[in-house]
Amino acid sequence: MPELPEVETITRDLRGKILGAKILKVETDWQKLFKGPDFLTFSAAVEGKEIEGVTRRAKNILITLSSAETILIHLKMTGHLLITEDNIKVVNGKWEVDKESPLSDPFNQYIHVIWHLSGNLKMALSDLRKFANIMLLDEYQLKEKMSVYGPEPLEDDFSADYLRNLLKVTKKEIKRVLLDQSLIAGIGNIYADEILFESKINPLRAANSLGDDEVNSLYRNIVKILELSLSLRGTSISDYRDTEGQKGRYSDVRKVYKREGEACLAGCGGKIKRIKVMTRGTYYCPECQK
DNA sequence: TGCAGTGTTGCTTC
DNA sequence: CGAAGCAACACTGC
Repeated sequence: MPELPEVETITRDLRGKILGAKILKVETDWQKLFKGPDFLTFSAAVEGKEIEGVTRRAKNILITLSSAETILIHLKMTGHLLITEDNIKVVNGKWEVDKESPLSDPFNQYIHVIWHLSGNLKMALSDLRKFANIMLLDEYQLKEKMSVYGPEPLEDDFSADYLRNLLKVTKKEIKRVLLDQSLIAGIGNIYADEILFESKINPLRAANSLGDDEVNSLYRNIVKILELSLSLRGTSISDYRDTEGQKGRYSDVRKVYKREGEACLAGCGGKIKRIKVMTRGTYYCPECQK
């Protein structure tokens, strides 16, 4: 799924494209994506409302409406949000992205929800695995739902001090800590591995075993890797695409993720190994990550 | 054919 | 009781 850099890229793009637009109509062929309220209630509540804000918290996209309610979209593993004027057609009862359109990548062809917006715009949710979640929350519910997340790693409340204090009180494997959204929001499986490689820390190390230098290095690399990926519009090793259906370029510069058996790019002579941490495929160099 | 998969949740087990 | 394990969600690609 999209992690922080991908979700942030999408959020920024959406802000430039749909802010101020009015939602005219919502259609779906998979009502189960709507996790509360149900689709009929959702569409009745949002139709006619104007989009007043688009923000991100953790891996959630938050679209605030003139009714003061907020549409929450979590893309999970394979969700895409596409913005288009007229490149989506119904073919044999299914939505299809026009073959001539820049959106026409095969991974964009799993459209299950369309928001028809003013200005002849459409926002489409394409999701191969149909794991995405769409919700509509009032201010209180939104606050509740967002209260479970730790600090945003690219905001001021995430500091080296915060990280040091966090790590010293747990002996959990460091990769588990990085993936725990209640401790730090937005890091997922790819960036956890990339951050640990850049910090030369073994993913299995107990969090409270890291020295000050290692914690400082980890802190710097969390910020550095996420910002680098953001500048390259995210990672498209698998299906990720932005709101115009285009790939991110961090995939080209990644060092370890999905590089099992390849030579370590730190030049230590080691070979990238794949293990499991928390059931997630984990890539690291046993030679230089200690 | 079989398994892994950029995520999260909720149930079960220890 | 908290932590960890694991299926579930649904489907494609290797």
